[in-house]
Amino acid sequence: MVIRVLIADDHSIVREGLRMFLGRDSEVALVGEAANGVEAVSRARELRPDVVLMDLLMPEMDGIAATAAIRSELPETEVIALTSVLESAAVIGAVKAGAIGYLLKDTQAPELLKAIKAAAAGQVQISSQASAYLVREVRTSEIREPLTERETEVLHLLAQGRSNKEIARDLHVVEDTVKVHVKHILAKLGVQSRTQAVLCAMRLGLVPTERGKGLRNG
Amino acid sequence: MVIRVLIADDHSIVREGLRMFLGRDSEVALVGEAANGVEAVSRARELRPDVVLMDLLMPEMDGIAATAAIRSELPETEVIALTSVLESAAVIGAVKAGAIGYLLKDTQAPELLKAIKAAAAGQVQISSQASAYLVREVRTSEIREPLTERETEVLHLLAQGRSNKEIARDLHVVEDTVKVHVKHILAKLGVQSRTQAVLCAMRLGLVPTERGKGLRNG
DNA sequence: CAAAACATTGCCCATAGGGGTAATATCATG
DNA sequence: CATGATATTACCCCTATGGGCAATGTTTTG
Repeated sequence: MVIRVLIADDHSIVREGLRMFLGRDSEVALVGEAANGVEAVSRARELRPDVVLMDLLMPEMDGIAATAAIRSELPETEVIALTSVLESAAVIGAVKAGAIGYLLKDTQAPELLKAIKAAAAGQVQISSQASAYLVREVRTSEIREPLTERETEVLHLLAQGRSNKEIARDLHVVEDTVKVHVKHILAKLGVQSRTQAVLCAMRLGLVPTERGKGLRNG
Repeated sequence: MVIRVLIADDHSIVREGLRMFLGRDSEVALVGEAANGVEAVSRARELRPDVVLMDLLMPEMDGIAATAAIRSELPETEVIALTSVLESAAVIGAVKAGAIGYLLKDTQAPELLKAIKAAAAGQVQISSQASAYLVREVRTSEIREPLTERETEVLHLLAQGRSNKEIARDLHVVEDTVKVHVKHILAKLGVQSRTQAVLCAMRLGLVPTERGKGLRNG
């Protein structure tokens, strides 16, 4: 039985490369392509592929959201995250969204085909580098106390370079309150300053990296 | 006369895709491939291609450095930056390094081939989105005073969440000196706090984003 | 050589930031 | 209902941070 594969990647060059890679193996058949997350979900719905090769960075809807949507709707369809960045937040996010595999785009054809076959059989096939992040995540998830809703809100504002006073104004509370939240955030993240908190948060993917959004007056 | 093209990209999938794209046109011939910057430079030296399609994010030596090296050594060889990220710092860096083109990886085959032919003829072919960054750069380059070497050094440490005291220790100077540097950095970047400076610097690409390197005790 | 830019140090001062402690109201959950 | 988590406010205290001003030696540049 051939394994039916759907490709979701916004780069036509990558899709072309994958097409060639997949063409080398008779057990695998490319049944469709998508150029963004929304398209990936609707294509998956129509085609019901066995495996989706999902890029994570895509317009409209990112690959993690698309993965979550597909996995919840089509539990038979397995998703392999195929991305160029090896990033903690991306790995954790993809796995939490239901991806069974996480491969980098520098993967060679044989290894990719092996991963597709493994995924079709429901077997986890994850790059060793990516699994290192999983180990770290699991190891630190107990240590790292989760932030409360309010603290998360404050952290987002911290990550925009706001001062305590400004945050207080934004949240319609007194500055002292903000200072308490910041204090708790620092403690939970295990850092000593708001700058470190922001860096840590970005590293852990706790805040959107928001390139281009800008500061108050950058 | 066929245009001799060298591909430099660390992703085999991308190389495969480009190989297909280039194969569609008889005026273009793929003469070599490289998987990192160092390899790109040495291959360019041997093969003396007309055009190099250069990925920017590569191990060993990044595409910008490779572009600069190739352009200084082989002025006949034109470089087209071909990357998946549309980022101000990347565009500016590539252009400053001597790239004649900047294309995104979601470029379609016809457009890519057109760009290669233009580059071989010494004509600038840059994506309109990328040129927007150039416009902004030129417009703001007069406003934004460049950081001195020392200030850049301090900024790097700021971006690691270091305090003034720690930076002073690292640089073997007195804390007061660091404070002056920080002061100047804030003024030049037009921000009010070190946290904003870090965010601004990351946004402008003034500091390596260094995901995964970690803080003192993240 | 002279001028400009730069790195460095020093000092004063006001504010922002962060640690500790504690009390109160609310809300969810056992 | 009672307990615990959360949000909020309010202190105190100390350090970190950042702005302004000035001076000196060094390097770069015109």
